[in-house]
Amino acid sequence: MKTTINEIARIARVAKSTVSKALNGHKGVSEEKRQYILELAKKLNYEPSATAQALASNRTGSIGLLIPHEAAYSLSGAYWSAMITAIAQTATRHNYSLLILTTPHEGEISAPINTVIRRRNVDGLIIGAEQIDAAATSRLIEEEIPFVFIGRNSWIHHYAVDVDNLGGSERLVSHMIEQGYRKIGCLGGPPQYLYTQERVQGYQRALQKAGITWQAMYYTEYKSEETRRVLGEMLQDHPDMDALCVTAGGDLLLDCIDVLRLAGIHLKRFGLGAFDDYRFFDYLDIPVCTVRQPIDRLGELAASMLFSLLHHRKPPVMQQVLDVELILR
Amino acid sequence: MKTTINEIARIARVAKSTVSKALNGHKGVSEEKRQYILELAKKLNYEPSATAQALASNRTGSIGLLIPHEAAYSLSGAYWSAMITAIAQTATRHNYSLLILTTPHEGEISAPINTVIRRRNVDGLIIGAEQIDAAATSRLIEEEIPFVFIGRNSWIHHYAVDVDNLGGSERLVSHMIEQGYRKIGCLGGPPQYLYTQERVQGYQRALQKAGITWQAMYYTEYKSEETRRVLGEMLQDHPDMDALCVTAGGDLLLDCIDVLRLAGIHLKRFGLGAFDDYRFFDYLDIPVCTVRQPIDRLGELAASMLFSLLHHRKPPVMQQVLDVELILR
DNA sequence: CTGAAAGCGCTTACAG
DNA sequence: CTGAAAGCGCTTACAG
Repeated sequence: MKTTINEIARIARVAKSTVSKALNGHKGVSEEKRQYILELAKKLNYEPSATAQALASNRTGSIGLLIPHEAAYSLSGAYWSAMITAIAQTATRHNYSLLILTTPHEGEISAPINTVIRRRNVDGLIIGAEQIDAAATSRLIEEEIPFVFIGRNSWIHHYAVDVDNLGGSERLVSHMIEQGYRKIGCLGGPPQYLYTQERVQGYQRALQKAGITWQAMYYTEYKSEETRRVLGEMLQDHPDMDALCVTAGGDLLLDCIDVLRLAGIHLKRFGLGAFDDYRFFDYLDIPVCTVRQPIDRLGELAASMLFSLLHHRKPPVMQQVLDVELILR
Repeated sequence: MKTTINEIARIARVAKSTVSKALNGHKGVSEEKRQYILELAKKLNYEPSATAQALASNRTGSIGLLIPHEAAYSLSGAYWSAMITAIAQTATRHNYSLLILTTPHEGEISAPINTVIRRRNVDGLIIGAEQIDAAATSRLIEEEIPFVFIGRNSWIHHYAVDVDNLGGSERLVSHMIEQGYRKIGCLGGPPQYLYTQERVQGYQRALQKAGITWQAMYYTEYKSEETRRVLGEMLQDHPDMDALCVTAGGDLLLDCIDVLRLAGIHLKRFGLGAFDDYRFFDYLDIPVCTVRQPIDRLGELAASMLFSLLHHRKPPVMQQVLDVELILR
């Protein structure tokens, strides 16, 4: 039924080890035999068994992507979907498969990591830098399972792809200043995330360069209730605020719009800037200026970097930082 | 380093076949030995090698999900992301992994199907009913690779999970009629898709029940340009249309809004209904009434159904149809 | 260059 | 119930 290496060896009257070498481009086979074997393999429509190769060579031929719980939500879903597609396509080009790993509950990173370590069902991992903790990171390193971060960490310098958070944020806020806003507040995501810190820095740098001293900095962990409470306080403390820069997009921004509307703020005259771009911002009656990340490129690069590691080639750089695009509205 | 079945056999002073039987709950082992072996396995932190099991038992322990090219786009991305999460979590619960398969180019279904057939890297597949053609379907059946559809087909009766498209659409349009609209047009997706046909039927049935004879039915293949052209014609042919029902959501609806706005239509008084719900509709200055699909349940059920097939159990029903929810705005 | 052999870690008849 | 053996389809030293 299915063509195996044995079948080819039998027909070609050579040892299966010879077939294996020929097929894998290893040396130790005469060019003549190699050609013959390759043709035969093609004629017989031979495809190696992924499973057998995996067992014999101790590599699975697949990589894993750990996706966070929130990927199931509408807006961050768009991000993850693009990421998954980009990574899957890159993997296919490299003859690898992409395995999706999820956490059973929010933030429970250890379950999927343990499974991967014990079952050895992937050769390497791609992980969001914010998703993982130091303990899980150490275990992966100990077990010698290669991995690449999407985004960076403040507590470990590791292979990663990231975007220019600081620059993007600075350009965003500078643009808002150009538009005439002078009292721009900033609502940051979780302060322990490196990207939050960088985006906040960008905000501050833009203000500084423009010589603006007015500043208002608040943080939220992305929980809807907390966001509403914090932004409410922010508006009370700074009733003169005329614009808001949010260090993330999606649902966080929608929550903010709710609060601003409830507070009776005239949003057409209020400046709004955010990270991550969504087409539907074009349809709001509020102009939202955003920073767009090149999600496809991020995924592609993360995968390529991981494949370099899997082939024991050092990636050209340890941390690749991509430019972002300012979307004016 | 890694505990194997041989290790356990050695320590327990039994044959590895006995260990295998004990671990897998097969009969032919005394209860005493089974208990001892199970404890030993736990103590040694034993986890079977996914690869070795796969090779020996001729099953891979993973299922594949074929995602379409458009999953990379923002709005349908939200749908696929939720779907992936639901399926991945169900797979994990069943001790399976989820592999993501993508098409290299739009609509090229055969490449991933061929790979799966030849490499045997999944035990079964979940596929969107619209993604696949008759040829690919036959090949999967010939090769005895079990698969389950998300949505249904008009050309093959197969295991599938779906939503009540007709009922949802009928309720949507009935609600629009209750709101006072009398000249409701319908813009359908690709007419060859079963769900388009069903949703169009629902539209027609609602009109009929209300005794409304005014009707306008147009179709688009979801390409942005085509949608704009078709809706433009629709408005020209029926300048008295006071509402529009769109048989899909996401980008298609946004394209429609563009056209309606350009045509100078006062959208607060124009009725708009669509399939698939997105939180951001709450933020439009246009009330969009939608039909929400239970994406999580769909994914979960599709996976469960596939696992039934993999274990040679007949799923309770061949085609499971879920209710939808009307979101009023 | 070439091939016989061992081995990857399991499962599964089969004989005792 | 128990275990020795063959086998899944490859890869990889090793000897010739």
